[in-house]
Amino acid sequence: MRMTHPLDAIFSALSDPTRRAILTLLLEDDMAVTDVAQPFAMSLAAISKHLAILTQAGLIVQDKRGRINWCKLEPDAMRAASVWMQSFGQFDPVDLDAFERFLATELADDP
Amino acid sequence: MRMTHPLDAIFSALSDPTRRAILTLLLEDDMAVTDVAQPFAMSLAAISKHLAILTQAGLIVQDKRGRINWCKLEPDAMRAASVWMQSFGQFDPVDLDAFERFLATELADDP
DNA sequence: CCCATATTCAACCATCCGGTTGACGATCGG
DNA sequence: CCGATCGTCAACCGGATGGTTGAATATGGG
Repeated sequence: MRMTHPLDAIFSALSDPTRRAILTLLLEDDMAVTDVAQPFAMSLAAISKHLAILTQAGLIVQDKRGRINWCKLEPDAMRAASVWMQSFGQFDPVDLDAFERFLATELADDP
Repeated sequence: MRMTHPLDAIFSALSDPTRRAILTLLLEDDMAVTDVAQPFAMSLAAISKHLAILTQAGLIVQDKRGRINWCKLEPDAMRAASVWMQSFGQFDPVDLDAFERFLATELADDP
């Protein structure tokens, strides 16, 4: 599973309207998977996959307790993305060395 | 080309590290397509496609002047996404009517 | 006018993504 | 113990995505 940069996963997770709706739902309260799925016109398995994607992006955490799997918002990941966007445009003209370093971390992949 | 919600396009565009790097490059200055492509180890056509995606998301504007196509950052789109994230978590427990309306706009698709 | 430069277009390819269905594995309640 | 409930897994499908190459289309310079 090649998802190199955390921001890849976070923005990718946020790009789906169902997943954004799920996050909004979870604002209200922690919920079981079945309850999360209830408002949506799609299968439970589909929602389960969406939740896995949100979990992998760090936007939620899932806490399996007994047979029900509690889904809970985890604001830190979103904060990371927010910081990236906030900081955008607040810097002096780009230092090319810094940009090289940035590229190294942004594009880092196969060893 | 069904990209219903603007946030879909914006977050989707931001989910690719090459495109984020392009945006960072454009922080420095407006640039021609060829110059944008220069630091990246991929074809010019690929970069051209990335720029089209960024344009469609509203994150940049392209101004074709003569034979060179100037690429310029357009901060408003990113601001929209930023606002969505910022506002996340600042509200009172969700009013279900409001959530229904939210779903209607978030999930609006085929008539 | 002609060549080089700048950029997109078109076709193609492999892979990922979002959804489905059906079977499966746990766990709870009676 | 047994059946119902909760949730994931696996296989499959159509369509999007990210890249390639090669040809095509402007436009600019000498």
